[in-house]
Amino acid sequence: MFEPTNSVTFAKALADDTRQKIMSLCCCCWISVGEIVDALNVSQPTVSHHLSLLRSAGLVNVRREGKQVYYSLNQSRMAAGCCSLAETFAPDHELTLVSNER
Amino acid sequence: MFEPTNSVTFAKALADDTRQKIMSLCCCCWISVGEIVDALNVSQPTVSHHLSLLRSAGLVNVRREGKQVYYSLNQSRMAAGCCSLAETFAPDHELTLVSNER
DNA sequence: ATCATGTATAGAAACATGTCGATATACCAA
DNA sequence: TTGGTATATCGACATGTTTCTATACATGAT
Repeated sequence: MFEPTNSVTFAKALADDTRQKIMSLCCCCWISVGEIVDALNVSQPTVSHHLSLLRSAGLVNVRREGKQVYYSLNQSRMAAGCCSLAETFAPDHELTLVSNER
Repeated sequence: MFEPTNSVTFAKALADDTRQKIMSLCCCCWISVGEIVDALNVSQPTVSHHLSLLRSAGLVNVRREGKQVYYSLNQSRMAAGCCSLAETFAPDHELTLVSNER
């Protein structure tokens, strides 16, 4: 359905502090852009920019509800990306992935 | 002994194509700087620069042997970094790490 | 000590990224 | 339709990153 995110793109998406903060905020829930802006000390366009990048990397789910747009982190993609990195760069370690999602 | 690499530093270290190629080359063996240069289409200083960055991130082991300097990827650090990212950003997935190292 | 070889560092240029204010777009309410 | 609010995009600017050439440093051989 979606192409798997390549490992450089994946790493680039994680390679910024503001972005990791945004990812934490939307990791386990749906959160609107405005709520993210309120939680961080950056402008709304900056947040939108980072969300756009995360969208391109396929790392967030998006849902519009009226005027607001809600984002949530795509944990499956995250887990897959981490596993893929580990398989490539730590092949002597075994990483077993168990999904606890409903 | 070493501080754990923080997750932004870790991601930044992986966020470049040349660096990932270098990491692949030294993932499972000791390889000299010259051999890395020969394997890639970049200058020797560029390779040294990337190795320096990987060193700062604690992701490579270094050993000098005569005039040559050998590098190998620190797979434990890699595995730990990947696990840490997964725990933070995919908490609903369970990532079990099994070391197969001798 | 001098020289050749391998690697690291310095400095500069090109390019990419993060941030912002201004503005466009989307949606809802009146 | 008009106005207000939420988000996205645009353009500019500052900062960071990647790469190079030139050069310094380290090692071993002569």
